[in-house]
Amino acid sequence: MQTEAGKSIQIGQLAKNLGITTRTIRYYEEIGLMGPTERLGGGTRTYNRDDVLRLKFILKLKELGISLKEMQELAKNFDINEQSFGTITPKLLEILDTHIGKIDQKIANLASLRKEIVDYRLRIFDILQGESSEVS
Amino acid sequence: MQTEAGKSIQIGQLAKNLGITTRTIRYYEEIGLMGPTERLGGGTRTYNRDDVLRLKFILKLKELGISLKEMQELAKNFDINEQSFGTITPKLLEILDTHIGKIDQKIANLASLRKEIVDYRLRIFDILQGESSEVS
DNA sequence: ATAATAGATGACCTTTACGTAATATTTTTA
DNA sequence: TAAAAATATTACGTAAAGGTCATCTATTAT
Repeated sequence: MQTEAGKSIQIGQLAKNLGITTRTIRYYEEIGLMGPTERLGGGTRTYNRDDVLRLKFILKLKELGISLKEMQELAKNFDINEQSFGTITPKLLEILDTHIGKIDQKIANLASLRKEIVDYRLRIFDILQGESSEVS
Repeated sequence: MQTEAGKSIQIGQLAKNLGITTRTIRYYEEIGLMGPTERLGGGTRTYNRDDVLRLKFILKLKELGISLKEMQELAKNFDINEQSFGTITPKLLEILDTHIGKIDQKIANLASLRKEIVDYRLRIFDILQGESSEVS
């Protein structure tokens, strides 16, 4: 435990905080999404505020359905051009836009399919009603 | 080749028509989504109009992001209660609704994230502008 | 000091939705 | 009818995103 202000945090605590497993965090480092963090003397990983933010960002993107591979693309564009926020942002926007497009498309399809099915069910319902009452 | 009207079709042609592979069709049969179709003398599968419609339906659901497992759930509810359209339809609607809900959520998140990022980029842009012109 | 945790590493396992041979028949075309 | 193309079956391979040991070392609690 650190004596000073809780600047850095260990992997177990971090995982617990974010509701994921340590394996996941190490995996993200393994595939280069997290970049090597600092270690304690014995080799124990420590995560500072920036590391935590980065991980949170990854989780946020993941939640939105962006694959780890796509994030690596982002990271690539980010790493090659270190300080170019002007470069990573458009790339991110591009990926996001692509996703939004796909999702909008899906929504439209879903809405349409749902309508079809509701109509279908109504027709069947009507037919069954007609059969049992035999009015017309 | 059949002498009568092109009632049934073989797997290769069907795959070509739908832009998928024969493997995919056989796989759907393998996991029970397609149910065994009729065969020619030698064992060659043939697909009639209903089979084709069923496959198209599967592809449509898949396109909407519904997993094959979820479709199996649907099929289960369908098979247990053979003629109960009244049973399968609500189940399908339920699955669709769940999907729509998730997708709506994602859209909202994406929209929000995109806004954040656009704003972020604007701020950076402004700062860079401010630095170079040094007006105020 | 010593047991009990927590963390590190390495390696094999899992699921989904097929891809890709390999081999044997069948069907179609020449 | 012989050669070519399509099918069937079996079975192993693949990518994604971690899960699950097993073994070791480091840290923490008693």
